[in-house]
Amino acid sequence: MATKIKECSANAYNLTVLAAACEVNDALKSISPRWKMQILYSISIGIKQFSQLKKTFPTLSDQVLGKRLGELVTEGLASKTVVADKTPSQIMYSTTEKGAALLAVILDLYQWATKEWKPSACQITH
Amino acid sequence: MATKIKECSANAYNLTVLAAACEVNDALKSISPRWKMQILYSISIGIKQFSQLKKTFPTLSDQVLGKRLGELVTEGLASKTVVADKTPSQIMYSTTEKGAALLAVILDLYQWATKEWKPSACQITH
DNA sequence: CCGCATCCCTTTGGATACTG
DNA sequence: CAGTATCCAAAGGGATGCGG
Repeated sequence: MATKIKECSANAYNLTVLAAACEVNDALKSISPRWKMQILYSISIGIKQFSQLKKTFPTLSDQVLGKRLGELVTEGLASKTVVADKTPSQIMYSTTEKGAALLAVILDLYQWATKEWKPSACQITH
Repeated sequence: MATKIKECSANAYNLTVLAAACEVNDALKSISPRWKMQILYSISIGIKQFSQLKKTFPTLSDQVLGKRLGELVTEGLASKTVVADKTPSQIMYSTTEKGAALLAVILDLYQWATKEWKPSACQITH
C-alpha cells in the first residue's frame, strides 16, 4: 500500500496519509501509555491478579496500575473476572482475542527492537 | 514466545517479562510521540521536504515537525540529504532500512487497528 | 526554504492517604 | 486483597517570533 506513490498528485497522497493516520493514531495512543503493553503482556503469560502485577513491577504505583487495567478492560483488550465464591473475593484478568492479536503485533515490534534497535544495557525504566 | 508459559515459576516469568519489557519500552517510547509515525510514513511515500510535510499536516507546528525529524534522523530511522547545489539549498528526507522495517510493523498495527479497533468516525487529531 | 528559542498550557505519571 | 481520591511535579506539544 505504500510503495507505489512517487510523484504525489496534489491531495491524493494526502488522503491516503490521513486515512492511514487516523486509526493508527488511536492505536498508538492506546499503546503508548507507560506500562500498558507490559501489563497486557504479563496478563497474557499468566500474571492475572492485581497483587501479582504489583510484585512484577515494583516501581509501578497502585493507581496507575488500576488505571491501566481499567483502560485495557474498557478497550476490550483484557477482561475482568470476579471469583467471589471463596474466601476473599478474588479478581482475575485475562486477555481477550483482540488483546492477543495486538500482542502479536507488539511482539513483532519487540523483534524489530531487539534486532534493529541499539541493544543497549537493559535497565528497568524508572 | 508467549504462548507456552502457563504455570509461572516464581521469577522465571518475571525475568522473561522484564527482558521483553526493556527493548520494547524503548521502541514504544520512540514510536509514541505525536505525528512521528505519520511523518515517517509520509516520508516513505515520497513527501520528503519540510514544507511538504507542513502542508500535509496543517495543524502540525514547525518546531514539533523539526523535533520529530531530528529524532527520526538521530535514531537512524530517516536520513537527511542536502542538495545545496542549486538555488535555495534544498533538503530531502528519506527512510532508512531500519525505518522501513519499523514501518512494516506499524502497518501491521494499522491492519490490526482497522480490523479489530472501533472503526469510528475519522477525524484529524487536533 | 528550513528550521530553532522561548514561553506557556495541557496532559501524564507518581506519592500519599483512605475505602470495600 | 483490590482498588479510588486528591494533590503535585514533570514532560509533551503548541503559539509566537527570530535567524541561516
